[in-house]
Amino acid sequence: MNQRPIYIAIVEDDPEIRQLLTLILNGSPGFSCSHSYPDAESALAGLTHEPPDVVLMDIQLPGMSGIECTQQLRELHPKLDIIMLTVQEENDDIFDSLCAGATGYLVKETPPTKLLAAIEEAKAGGSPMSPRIARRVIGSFHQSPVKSPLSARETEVLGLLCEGRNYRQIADQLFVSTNTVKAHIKHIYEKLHVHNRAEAVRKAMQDKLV
Amino acid sequence: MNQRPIYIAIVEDDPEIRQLLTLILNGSPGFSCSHSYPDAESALAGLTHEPPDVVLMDIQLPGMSGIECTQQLRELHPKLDIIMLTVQEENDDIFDSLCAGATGYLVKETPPTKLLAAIEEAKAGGSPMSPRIARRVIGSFHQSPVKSPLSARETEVLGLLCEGRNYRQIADQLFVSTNTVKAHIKHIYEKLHVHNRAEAVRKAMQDKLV
DNA sequence: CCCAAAATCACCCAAAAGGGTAATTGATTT
DNA sequence: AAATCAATTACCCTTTTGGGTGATTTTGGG
Repeated sequence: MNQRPIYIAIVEDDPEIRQLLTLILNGSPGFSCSHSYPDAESALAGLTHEPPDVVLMDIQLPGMSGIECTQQLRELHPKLDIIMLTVQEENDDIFDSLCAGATGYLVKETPPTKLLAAIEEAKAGGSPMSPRIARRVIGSFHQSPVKSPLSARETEVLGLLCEGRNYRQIADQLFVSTNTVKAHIKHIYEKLHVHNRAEAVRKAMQDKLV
Repeated sequence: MNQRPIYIAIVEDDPEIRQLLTLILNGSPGFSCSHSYPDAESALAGLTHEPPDVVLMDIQLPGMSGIECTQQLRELHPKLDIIMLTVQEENDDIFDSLCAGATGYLVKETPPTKLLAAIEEAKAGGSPMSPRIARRVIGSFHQSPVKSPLSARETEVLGLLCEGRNYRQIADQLFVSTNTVKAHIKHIYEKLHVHNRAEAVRKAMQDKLV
């Protein structure tokens, strides 16, 4: 009945923490620390073949950062689950990590019980995050309370603008004259404080106006 | 020592589920179901004043959807925590809910213990999500495995393009001639399969090429 | 060492965009 | 009733863009 344990690799430069984590993992039934590395370079070298189930990755490492390491590991093993385990709560670190392919993000104060639960959750197809981290991630979706200054028609035109249509094409699609489209776009530029299509599209995408 | 309970409102059209949730909440120390509503309209009317601590919101409601209701509730009470509690696992529902201001997202199979833990987590500044939901949210950050087809220089030019610069301005910034910039942009268009700046900017933003 | 790709520059030309001004109509708000 | 805003159309003029063709130099990899 004994299922095989979850194999875990650790990438962490602090030898004390590394050893502590190893002890916790190997002391818990169902978990096994298969490898541990003090830096990104040796981790990449050691994990090129035989990836573990889950990697615990520190962000601040000597040399290559944990984020860069995550990116490269994911390119080698797209299905590998990597959990960032770090003191950093900086917004950029969080989102850069997620973009690099991290599956979860835990702060280092996480108690051992929760850490083990998180590893199991990741293995089972979840994405463990410390509560405050999760809130920030969710918060990044919340659209800014600034309501769009554009009218419905202008928003429609902006949408077509984002698709690369020219005056003629937009006019045909909306059954109006090109002059009307020009007028709309002029107003859009004024309201968004931009002066050309590229800027308008960028603003539309950033502020989710479309 | 008895702290005041967490007050919770329920918006759920199924009377059985509504009653079940009410029983669970009121039967658990530290929790109290202050209000429950069968639809979005009555919830909005009832919660205009005296918002609870947390709202459990179903998505599929008769009339106004739970997502729309979430949006409006958040406009009334920006700090209110709303947890979506639904059978829907559709991508659009998840992301639309988060954009509308939801704090968490749980599937209805969530066992009572976890539900209570989630409410506490939300109250404490976290963002509870069912594991599979969390994975999808995180997954939305993962950049597509398609590597950028652009050279370093082209990426640089694309960045300036996204800022609305014209040939002359880009040329000055990069200390090259406008003809060179034109050549770069031409190559960018070919590689991205676009034909104008608007499309290029959109693709750059969508594929995070900048 | 050679090749391919990247980076650099030039010229031509038609189409598109951007900016200014102005006018009419209908809806909404005050 | 007056004022405001959205939507619609028109015209003029300059600048910018996009596409085509062609050339030189540098650079990285096999």
